[in-house]
Amino acid sequence: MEQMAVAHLDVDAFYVAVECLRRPELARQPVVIAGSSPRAVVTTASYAARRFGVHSAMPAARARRLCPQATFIAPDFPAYRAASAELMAIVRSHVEQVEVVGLDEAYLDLRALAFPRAAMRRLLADLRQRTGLVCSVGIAPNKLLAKIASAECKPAGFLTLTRAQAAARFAQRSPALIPGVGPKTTERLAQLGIHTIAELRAAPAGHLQRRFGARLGAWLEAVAQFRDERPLQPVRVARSESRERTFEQDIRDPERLHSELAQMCEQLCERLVAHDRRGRTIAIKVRFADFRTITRARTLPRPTADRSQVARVAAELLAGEPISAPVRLLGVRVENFARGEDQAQRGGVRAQERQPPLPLEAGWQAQA
DNA sequence: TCTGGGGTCCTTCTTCCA
DNA sequence: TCTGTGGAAGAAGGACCC
Repeated sequence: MEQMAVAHLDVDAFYVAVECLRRPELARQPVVIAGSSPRAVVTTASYAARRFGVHSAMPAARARRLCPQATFIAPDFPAYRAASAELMAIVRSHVEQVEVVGLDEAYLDLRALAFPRAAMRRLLADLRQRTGLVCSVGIAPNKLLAKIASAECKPAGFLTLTRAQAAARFAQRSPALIPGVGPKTTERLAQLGIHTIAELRAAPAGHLQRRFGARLGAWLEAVAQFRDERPLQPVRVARSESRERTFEQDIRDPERLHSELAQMCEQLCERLVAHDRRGRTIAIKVRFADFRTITRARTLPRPTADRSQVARVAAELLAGEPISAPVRLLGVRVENFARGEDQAQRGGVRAQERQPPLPLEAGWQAQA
């Protein structure tokens, strides 16, 4: 018998919910969280707005056309971070091992609980009472299935799924149901005649690996059977930090581009210093008016968070690139973080930090 | 219709070196 | 001296997620 080892907890329309706590008159109304610039996109939409076809990542201008009666609110990330911190503190008071994923969701290790379902019901009630936030919960033998379950039962849902139940329930659903299978992979699968999870599951052994490569192929074979042995990661290690900006109007003037880049380097280094992070690789990103995007990077002998050094390298990378078209986005990133004093001397940080093969070779077993 | 910002991880290619 | 090979590291691009 499979052990129901993991819960995935997800706040329903989190940013909208936080705004509704401040403005209760917005409850159940169409609400869209989006910036005000002409190139802004929708961050979150309330369920009432979603009924008009509004969804995340849609250009805000289009959302306004689809749902002109909606209340549009600019995102207030400090408020969302504060609400998230309060929420996660309550979650941790109920469950010891918690992996926080973004501001509004988390995986919970249920293995130490005698009655996991009852414990999750108590947690949901507590969260609702103390924060006013409504969550959905999926309970399953592994992270993959717990996440699918919580997405399936939204909003205000509660769903427990075994692998066998999932295989039956989702047999005719698109492989896109699986987190990690995006539009490109779905399209490639369709070209192979695979349109459902049942068809993905029935693919002959080795077929997917030949078509998608060893890693992605093996992963697809596993997730088609809802197998996933990734462990919970209560502590997540940051690998990079970046700052980027889409301009309201495209920029062609190199001087202005350099000035924007210098500002971003300054902001980025402030954050790096605040987080006590230093990185060896400095990269810039340039997106042109036609959406063509390039990245250019340079790796230094020693990690840095020094403003003038990061700005100088970033400026050199930008200067080395012919600006053949107007630029709509410019960004800078520092990665390859040092993790301890010896790291810089030894080099090879990247290989040492590389994670074990994803996603199915870790030792954490969902079986009882 | 015209595509944000901040991330992680993967694949492929190139270069360097033994 | 030349050629081949394989691993490590870095660069670049892409897919995906919240």
